[in-house]
Amino acid sequence: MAVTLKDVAARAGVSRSAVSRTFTEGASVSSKTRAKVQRAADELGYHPNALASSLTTGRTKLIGLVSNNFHNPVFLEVFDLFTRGLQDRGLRPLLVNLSDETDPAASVRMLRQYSVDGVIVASSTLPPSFAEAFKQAGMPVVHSFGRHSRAPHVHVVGIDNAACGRMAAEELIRRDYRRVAFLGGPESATSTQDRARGFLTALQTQPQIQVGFSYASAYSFEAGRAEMQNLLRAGPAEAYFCGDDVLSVGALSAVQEAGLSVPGDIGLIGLNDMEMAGWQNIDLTTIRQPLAAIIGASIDLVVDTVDHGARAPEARLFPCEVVERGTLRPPA
Amino acid sequence: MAVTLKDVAARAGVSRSAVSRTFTEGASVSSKTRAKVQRAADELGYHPNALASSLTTGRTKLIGLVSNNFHNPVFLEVFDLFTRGLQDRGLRPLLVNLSDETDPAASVRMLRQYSVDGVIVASSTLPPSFAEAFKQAGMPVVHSFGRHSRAPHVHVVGIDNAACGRMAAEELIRRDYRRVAFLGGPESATSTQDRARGFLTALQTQPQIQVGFSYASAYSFEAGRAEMQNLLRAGPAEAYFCGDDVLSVGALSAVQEAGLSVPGDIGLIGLNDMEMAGWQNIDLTTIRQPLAAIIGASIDLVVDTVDHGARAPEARLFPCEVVERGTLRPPA
DNA sequence: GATATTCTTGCAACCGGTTGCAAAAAGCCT
DNA sequence: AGGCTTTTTGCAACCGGTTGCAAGAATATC
Repeated sequence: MAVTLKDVAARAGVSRSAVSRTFTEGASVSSKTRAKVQRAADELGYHPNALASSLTTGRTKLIGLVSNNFHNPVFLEVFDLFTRGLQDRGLRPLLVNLSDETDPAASVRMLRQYSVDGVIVASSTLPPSFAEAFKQAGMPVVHSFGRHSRAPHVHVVGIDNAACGRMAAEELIRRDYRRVAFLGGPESATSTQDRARGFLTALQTQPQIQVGFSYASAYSFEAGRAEMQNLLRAGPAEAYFCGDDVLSVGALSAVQEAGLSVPGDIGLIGLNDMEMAGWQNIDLTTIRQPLAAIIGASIDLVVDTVDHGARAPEARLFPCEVVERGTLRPPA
Repeated sequence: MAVTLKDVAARAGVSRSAVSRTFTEGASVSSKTRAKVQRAADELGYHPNALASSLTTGRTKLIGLVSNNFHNPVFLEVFDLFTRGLQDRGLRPLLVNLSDETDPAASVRMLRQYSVDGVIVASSTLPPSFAEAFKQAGMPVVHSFGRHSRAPHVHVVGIDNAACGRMAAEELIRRDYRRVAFLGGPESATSTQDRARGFLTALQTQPQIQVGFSYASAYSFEAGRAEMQNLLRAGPAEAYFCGDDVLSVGALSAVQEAGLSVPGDIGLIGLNDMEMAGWQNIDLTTIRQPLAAIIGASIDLVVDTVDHGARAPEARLFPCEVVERGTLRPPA
């Protein structure tokens, strides 16, 4: 069926090693035999079998890309950037959807069976134990969008969620809001916890501002909308820092539906800057995560770990910036 | 490093074949040795290497998932469904991002190197030549969301785009719109061509209705918005069938920004029913593609082709349905 | 209990490559 | 031309499994 090394060797009249060597970077072959082999290979349409060579080289160039965020639009951009970034380095993403998985064991087993060179866990909601499970199994691993901690157990790349919370708080302070609140994602998500913490502590220094917080049941439009409806019933704050852009849009929808205006009656600031936050009929003021930088660094880190072995786990955090659009009133 | 067959064999005191057989469905092993092997394997934490076995079995259980639609939110749902569907059958998606690729050769080569068992091309905008290139290279292939034709060269699963165009036309006729138009995606996309054709021919029977059409430069928010802005300047129709939901939302945004109301001044009907079409602040009337069915059938078809060899290319089309929301006026 | 039949098992070859090693070839120098 | 060094080459073993085959063990049959 497929044409193999042996076929090419026979046709070129050389040994199998010679063929192997012409397709191996930096191997010792004379230009004469290389040419002979090339010709034979071209005539037969030969391409080396990456999986077979992985057996002896120990490298598959396969990277497990693990996520459970298949409903947050920002993750489409994330997958786009990851796949391109990996492809650009000659690596292949093996996609693993962990949406309804609570136990990492199955995916660890699966990625081991396929001897991936490394694993990237791309999720802000998976607990750290998932990434750690891969590391435990001896695979180079990076947790992208994961929780930053002083002594991480695995490489983490992402943003400083607490700093983002502070940033949001400052933005609201600057605009002289007097009653503000945090509308978070699920309370169990570490990203939500950190954002809340940053937000609340930054506001502790402002006794004139009244601060509240509550949590939506998920990082989703529906959850944001439902939570905002509750808040509207109970008497809302003047401005909200929403834990995420989709959540913000849900909240926005609830506010508008209640006949209130944004930012006239209620201000909103989100986090992520997903593509549609910039759509003019959404026009969400938000905090931008530098996706490309995060993803680039994640790939760098996993590649480096693959090439040079494990080293002390490292947290690489990237600064965020406020993208001012139309859901917060201007500073006085 | 990793524990291999040999290690387990040694520990269990049996031959390598015995170990291999205990992990092969339907192989001949006595329950006694199976138990011995299981124990040894558990103690050592052994799991068979899928890639090594693929060498002799000729099956990698890897499926190439090829797409270039990384900016259309509906594709996040598509990837979710594909990855889960494949995982449920013990298959692994190897994701290939063809966003800036114009030549299939590179991806063909790459997927051959990884000896994928089959390929799913998931795209409404890639030309048929891509899917055909994979077939040419001898791989089982299915083009999902591809163009339906009477004599397809590869398996195609999707919707009948012309029928959708007719469906949209009927919906507008039923609501007694007198000046309607098609606002398509890029004219080169076959899906757009077919939708336009169905729409226009269905309206040919209605001489009292004035029909127009135009094309946005891409299936994107910005393109839809820009095109609608042009149309508004030139004097818009009463209702538009937009070639796609993102396009619709772009158009919606332009209409609202011009101070006009939807559906009061201008009606819109989209196609796809992406998740956010249902968001209350978008509330788009649209035609739903049965994603889960399409994706399920695509996987079935590629698996069947892998298992039973190629057969005559087949087109499987699924019926769409109108999802009535708030961007078309009610029938009289 | 002897023979025929079916199950298990290990051997050895193979899947498609890579690589250490030693022999052969080529290149360099005097 | 001869001797020495450097390159190039093929052999053979190996990566981690699978599988056809024949021998051995277990079970069935009479």
